[in-house]
Amino acid sequence: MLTPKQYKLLLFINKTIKESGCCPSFDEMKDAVGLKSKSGIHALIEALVERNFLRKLPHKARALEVVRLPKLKPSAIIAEEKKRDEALLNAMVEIPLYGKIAAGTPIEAIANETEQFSVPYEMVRGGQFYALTIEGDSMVDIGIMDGDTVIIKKTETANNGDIVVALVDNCEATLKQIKKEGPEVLLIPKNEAYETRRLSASRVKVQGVLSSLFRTYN
Amino acid sequence: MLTPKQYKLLLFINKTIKESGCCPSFDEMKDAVGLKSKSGIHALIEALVERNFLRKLPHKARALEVVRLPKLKPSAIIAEEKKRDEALLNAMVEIPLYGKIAAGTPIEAIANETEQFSVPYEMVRGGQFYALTIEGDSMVDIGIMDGDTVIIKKTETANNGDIVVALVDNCEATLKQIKKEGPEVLLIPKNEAYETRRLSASRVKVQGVLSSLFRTYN
DNA sequence: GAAAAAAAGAACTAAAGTAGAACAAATACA
DNA sequence: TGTATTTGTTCTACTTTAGTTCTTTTTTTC
Repeated sequence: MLTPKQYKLLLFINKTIKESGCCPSFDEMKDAVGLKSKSGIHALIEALVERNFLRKLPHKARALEVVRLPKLKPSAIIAEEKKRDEALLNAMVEIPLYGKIAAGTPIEAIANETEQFSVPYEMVRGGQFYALTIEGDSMVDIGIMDGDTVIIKKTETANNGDIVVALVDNCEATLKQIKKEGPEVLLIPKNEAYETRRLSASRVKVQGVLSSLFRTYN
Repeated sequence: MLTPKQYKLLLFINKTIKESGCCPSFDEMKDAVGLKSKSGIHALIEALVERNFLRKLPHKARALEVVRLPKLKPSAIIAEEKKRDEALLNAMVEIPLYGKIAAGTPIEAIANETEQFSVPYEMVRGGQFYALTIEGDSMVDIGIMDGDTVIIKKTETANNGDIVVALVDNCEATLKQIKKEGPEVLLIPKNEAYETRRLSASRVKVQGVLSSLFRTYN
């Protein structure tokens, strides 16, 4: 069919003829489509003539005629389809469910699991997310219970106080509150029965921050 | 009959021309049909030209024309659409969000609120459900925190030990664990700071049982 | 597990777009 | 009529974008 420039020029010619009754000059056209030289207009017009969208009288000034225009779908229909597609997109997305956390396996190691977890799109907008199943009771004081599913937003940085997935020594992943103290990092459980761990920052890698939580009863 | 890729590409070309007025480039096409190289597009287009679905000006850029569209969809496409439709159906449903619980208002009284809460379909299969926002800390020991959203399955009966929405004296709704003791009913909070209430069964109406829980951080 | 088909990738060629200048034809008008 | 002006055409040179062709790799299929 047409290239974008050709289409733009064709529309301009058509519009000008319709509105003012006469054909635009090459200079007007070059301004309209944003060129600095009218040689380009000449080439575009030749292409449009070849494709039978324009007819012209050679060596006549302002002697172009629009033969036809590409027939477009009504924009209302396009908008409707777009809206429907968006609604579809917004509905649900699947994120990988990487397995259990607070056990001694790094997340990367089980990243090949194929299980998926469905979440509303709004919950995982703007970022990469994954799901984990909570194992253990080290965070019960803030309502994160054994068996809960948490949605984690992938990131390697976290703010003080965030609940993060922390990988320690490249082998053990846990969900804890993080606090940075100079060269050290505190991993704080939310259960009085557990103790805060103080580690050198180099041993701890953040793999994501807690974004939301799901629980199913029965 | 067209192959799925051919079909998909033909529809994309048609859609692009109809919507934007100009023909897509090979690179745009390869993205649209999910190929990483445009050599594949070339092969597909040759096949479509040969089968007389497309016409092209050879060695011209963006110079394709759709001759006709197939009336039959490749079965692979049909299957794909079916799967997508199913996924969509299973995707999400909206349930009414009736407001806050553990405050003194019965749920029925605010049932006319229009707010909706989206949940994965699997979570609300087989029954009528509604959502509530938790207010207060009477259930923190089992991880139900202030601000959490709980999904309640509508029912008027509950088993001993269920977490239920209980309407007391037709005016106060709370989320508590229920236990029946002969003519009486126990409403048990899950926080040592609160006391269990013992009421005659006639004063307590079950309005649903806890089905799942959502929480969002940040 | 080999043959066939599909896809990826690189290399190459062609076309489109950009710009500037020179020039020629048409038009305007003194 | 002749000349100035407008307008369109042609040319060159270059950059970017697009299409083609080939080989290699991967995937599918039997």
